[in-house]
Amino acid sequence: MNEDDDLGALCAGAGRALAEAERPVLERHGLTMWQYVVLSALAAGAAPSQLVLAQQIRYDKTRLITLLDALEAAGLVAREPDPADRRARVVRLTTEGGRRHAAVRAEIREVEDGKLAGLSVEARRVLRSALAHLANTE
Amino acid sequence: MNEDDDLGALCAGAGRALAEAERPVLERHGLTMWQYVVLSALAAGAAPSQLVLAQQIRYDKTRLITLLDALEAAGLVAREPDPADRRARVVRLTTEGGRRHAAVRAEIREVEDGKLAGLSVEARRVLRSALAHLANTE
DNA sequence: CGAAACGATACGCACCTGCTTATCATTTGT
DNA sequence: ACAAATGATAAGCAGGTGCGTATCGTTTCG
Repeated sequence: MNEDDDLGALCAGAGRALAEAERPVLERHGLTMWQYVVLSALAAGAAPSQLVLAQQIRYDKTRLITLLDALEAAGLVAREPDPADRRARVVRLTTEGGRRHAAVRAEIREVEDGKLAGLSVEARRVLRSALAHLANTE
Repeated sequence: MNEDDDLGALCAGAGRALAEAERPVLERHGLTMWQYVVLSALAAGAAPSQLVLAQQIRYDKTRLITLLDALEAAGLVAREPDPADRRARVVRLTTEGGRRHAAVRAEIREVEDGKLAGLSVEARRVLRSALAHLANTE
């Protein structure tokens, strides 16, 4: 992977390398990548509806249902009807879900830090900032 | 996409945003993302065999065949038996393939530069360097 | 009130993916 | 020289993805 490749190729390469390195962590905790994505999204705050959650994480709304079924069966998330709109189901982390997410996230951070070894603190800051900028430039 | 998300999520977000922005360019030139990836790989030098090419771009070797079929039919790449090992086929860009790749790459660079607007020259350099570092940390 | 919109859910489709198996020509190692 | 390994190719399979359709309960609005 060369430094003067297309930016898209570089992002894909870095993302793939990270995903590969993180897969063992997820497997050890019995989570798929998408399940972890859901937990991460909910850790930032409960989702007002499954539809909103699907849009947040860019996952197909009809497939999200079975994904949530599994997480609910595992006791990591809870679906509760929104009292203000009983069509919608509010999705939130259970206590156990919060614990599990925090544990996995901590290990993932360790893996990331390992991959970032060799980069200055300033370079890491710029990297995160630039990636967030790219991701938000719609 | 928040700056303190997981690095993997940030890479995925940035990559997705770039891919979305670049898709119109590829469509206008009648190329798929994978076809462009092949042209890019070959622009750096002919592939000694299809197997090596598949590994370089991390694409399934059995699917690469139909991908190359299309590119060959479009006159963008050429497959020639390796004189040193007649089992292998050397894959290289045709003149037209080189032209097409250069044209598409130029447009993609423009799109990327647009997305990078707001980032200093130094930040862009650090970004590329850090992504390449991540992608190569196996 | 009654029609239209909306959220959750189920189901099926078309496509893409990595993987496996099998065949054939060619090369390599003993 | 002959068996094993290798590269290209074809074909098929299981899993994943986005998308469209249909149903059902609930909400909104004229």
